[in-house]
Amino acid sequence: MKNIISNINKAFDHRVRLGIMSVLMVNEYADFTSLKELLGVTDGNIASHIKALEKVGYVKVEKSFIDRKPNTRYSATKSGRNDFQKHIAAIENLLNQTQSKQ
Amino acid sequence: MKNIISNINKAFDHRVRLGIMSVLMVNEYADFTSLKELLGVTDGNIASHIKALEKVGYVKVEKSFIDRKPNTRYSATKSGRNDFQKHIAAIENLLNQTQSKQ
DNA sequence: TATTTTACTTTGTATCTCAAAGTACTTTAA
DNA sequence: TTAAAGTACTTTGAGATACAAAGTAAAATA
Repeated sequence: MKNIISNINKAFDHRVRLGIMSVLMVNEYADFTSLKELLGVTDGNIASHIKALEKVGYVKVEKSFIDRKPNTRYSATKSGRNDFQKHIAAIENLLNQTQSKQ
Repeated sequence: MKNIISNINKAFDHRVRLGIMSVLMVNEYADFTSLKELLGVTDGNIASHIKALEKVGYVKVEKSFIDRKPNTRYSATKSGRNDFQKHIAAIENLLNQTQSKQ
């Protein structure tokens, strides 16, 4: 390991994206509005964070119609789940190091 | 609590600043070069992150001369330590929620 | 005395974040 | 049946942030 933060994943390095992933680890699927409300951010804001996670292949978007109404649901991909676990471990390492030496 | 990420502190919401604080929790003091090397970032980059933490009162800068050479050392303030602990707790809450429900 | 190194600071661009406005419907009300 | 309001996003653009390169000044080294 080059340095103490090298295992921290840039893609998850924002509280909104951390929140999105946390929700998608717990729930198989989540829709736009649920994510927005759970995290307390605006439409445009959550959309851009979802898009960022989609771009790196961590979140999958499925669009369909329910009762002729458009429905979009989001889920975490396999690699999203994997890399998020690693990210958590990296943060915990960093913090454990911190706390144990106090 | 309004939403699941409301206790996550924006000031610490970047891996470099997370790293700086972790180092300063463990070590009473750290100098510019140590921080830079531990975190593997460029001069300008670490300088701006330190400045951001200084601006919100979480990091204190002390400049002095040792053997007529300028020496700058950084330390975490009381509120920096306090708020960092809270931030850690907030992240852990978010992640525990995640992990326990899987 | 010249050159290199150390320890930062300044600067400018590139990237990111965010909310407001826009779009494309569906639902409700008149 | 047409207008107004609501829902579920997407687009846009400005402001904030991150970053590396270049700059500076003093000290060490040759």
